[in-house]
Amino acid sequence: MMYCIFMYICSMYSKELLKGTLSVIVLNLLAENGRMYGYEIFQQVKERSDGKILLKDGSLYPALQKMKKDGLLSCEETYIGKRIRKYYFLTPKGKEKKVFYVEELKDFIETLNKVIFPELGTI
Amino acid sequence: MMYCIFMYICSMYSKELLKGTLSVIVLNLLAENGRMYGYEIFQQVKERSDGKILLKDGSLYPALQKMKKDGLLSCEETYIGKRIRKYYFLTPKGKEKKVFYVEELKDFIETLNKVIFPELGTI
DNA sequence: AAAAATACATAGAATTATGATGTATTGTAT
DNA sequence: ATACAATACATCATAATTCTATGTATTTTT
Repeated sequence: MMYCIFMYICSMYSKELLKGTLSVIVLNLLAENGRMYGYEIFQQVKERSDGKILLKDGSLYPALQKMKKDGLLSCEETYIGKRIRKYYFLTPKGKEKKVFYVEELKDFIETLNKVIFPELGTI
Repeated sequence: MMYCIFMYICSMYSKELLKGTLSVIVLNLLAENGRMYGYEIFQQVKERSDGKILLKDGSLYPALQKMKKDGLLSCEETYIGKRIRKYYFLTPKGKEKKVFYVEELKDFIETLNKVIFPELGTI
């Protein structure tokens, strides 16, 4: 009885830092790529972050389901051989929210920089 | 029976974005200023963020207490007239943690930029 | 005299990622 | 061929942290 262990290697960051950013990350990736399935999202985030952000499946799948429930995502199931694959893509509402969340995050990061590194001036 | 209402005006950001950053903000400010009391921290964060981050007292005071409990902060009580004021300052352990947390946050923000705005290249 | 600002506090609720657990298929190296 | 790693989904209790809603009380400003 073998179950996947590699996904449990922690991302190098304190768990709380990711809070509030997971959905932005996902919405943004979907906006770029059109349609993606869960595992693909995991891989792309890993790749782009140089292995520093490793989404946990216990976080990612529930997050996808919640965003679907909230009307931000739609989903199409396909089979690759016998293996199921659920492709997610943004709804119109999801596209709106994506823009809003990304702007918000951008602004927040700028503000955070001002608060923590004020000596750097506005970047 | 008048109780302070202005502190409850929300920071403009989704509540979750601040998670994980509150303690970094506080530790960093204390490292810069030596000793500060809660309300002073609230004001300085408000000022530096142009009013965009308004720490809630229900968040700040428990956070200060927790950091004290964790050995990151020490505290000295003084009276200004009849009004109590609790000055907090970093312990040696707190100074270490401050460096670590700030580095971690810096790196996380960089990584987040790579994941969400990869077209910008490394900043 | 009233209102706003200063200064602290606590407790229950809400949010959300995590850890632990589970099933099952497919590709690869020995 | 057979173990192992990787692919692909899922659920649920727990932990961690901030928020909301309260509360007390003093000082300054209008």
